[in-house]
Amino acid sequence: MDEVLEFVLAVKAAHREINRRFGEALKPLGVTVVQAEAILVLADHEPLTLGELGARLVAEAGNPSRLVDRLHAAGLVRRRPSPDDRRHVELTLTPQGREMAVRVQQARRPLLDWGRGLLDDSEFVAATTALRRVLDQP
Amino acid sequence: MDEVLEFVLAVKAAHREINRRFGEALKPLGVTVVQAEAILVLADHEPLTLGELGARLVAEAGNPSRLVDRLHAAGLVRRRPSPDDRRHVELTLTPQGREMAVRVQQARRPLLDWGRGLLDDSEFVAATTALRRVLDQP
DNA sequence: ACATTATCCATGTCATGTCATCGATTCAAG
DNA sequence: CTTGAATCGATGACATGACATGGATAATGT
Repeated sequence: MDEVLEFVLAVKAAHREINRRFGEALKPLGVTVVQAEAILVLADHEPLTLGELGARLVAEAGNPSRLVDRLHAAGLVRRRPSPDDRRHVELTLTPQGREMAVRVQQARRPLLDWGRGLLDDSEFVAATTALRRVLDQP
Repeated sequence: MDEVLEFVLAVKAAHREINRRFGEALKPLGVTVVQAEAILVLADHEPLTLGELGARLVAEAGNPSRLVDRLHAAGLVRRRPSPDDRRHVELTLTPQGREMAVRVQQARRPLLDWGRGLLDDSEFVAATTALRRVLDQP
């Protein structure tokens, strides 16, 4: 078969498998993969506006207002209109959100260790470089 | 940052970019990426039952009955209960479905050529092998 | 100052991905 | 042969990804 097609299908399959594994590990915490990602981004960079959060998420689905809705409903994120520009919504983690960030990192650690066994460092670099080349291209 | 995490994020980002590009190319045909994939699988292997189609799709979402619903509604796929086992649904392409398969392949060709310019053959093999290793692992 | 534009976000729509459940059908144990 | 287990597919529920629209707010041009 076409090597490009093989590559594309492999990307798709790997993505699904990765999401499945991470989702499983996060299920006890009651958050999805994307929600966990947003929590970690906020933990590192809060306060962020909705747009800034969307730009930092690999999955920037237009704007993540519904994603944040759920985090807010779960008591993990606080949202308030920015005093400087009332179009902006300023997001910060609640104490429960910060605790969740810690638990997400703990839940994720075994998976990252698992992943480390998959490839050598040089293979990781090569694969990551190859994948990134997809993004830079016109 | 952690090289595993970098790899995971690169997989996600590449997947999104690939889907975006293929989706754009397919939009004039009125089918989505997943629908096009199903059409091509059927073109190569019909007749298939729903379960068999699901197993061949990289995106085997449980069972693809809703996906097939839309293909049927679009007049691209015919479904009928299997005479051997009436639990099974036998899927075949309609003439329009077969024509769509050809158009999908045509629409996809420029993208595959584009992809070929991204990496050398050896890089493709290396990246694909690395991605597949994610799947085999326990 | 006013009118036009642009930005940010909320929200609606549609298609998926994931999980769970259920009815119909077939298979298997006895 | 009959009863219970397994299989297949339909369907509902929820979260996301992609796209579009609209309202509130701010910035810009005149």
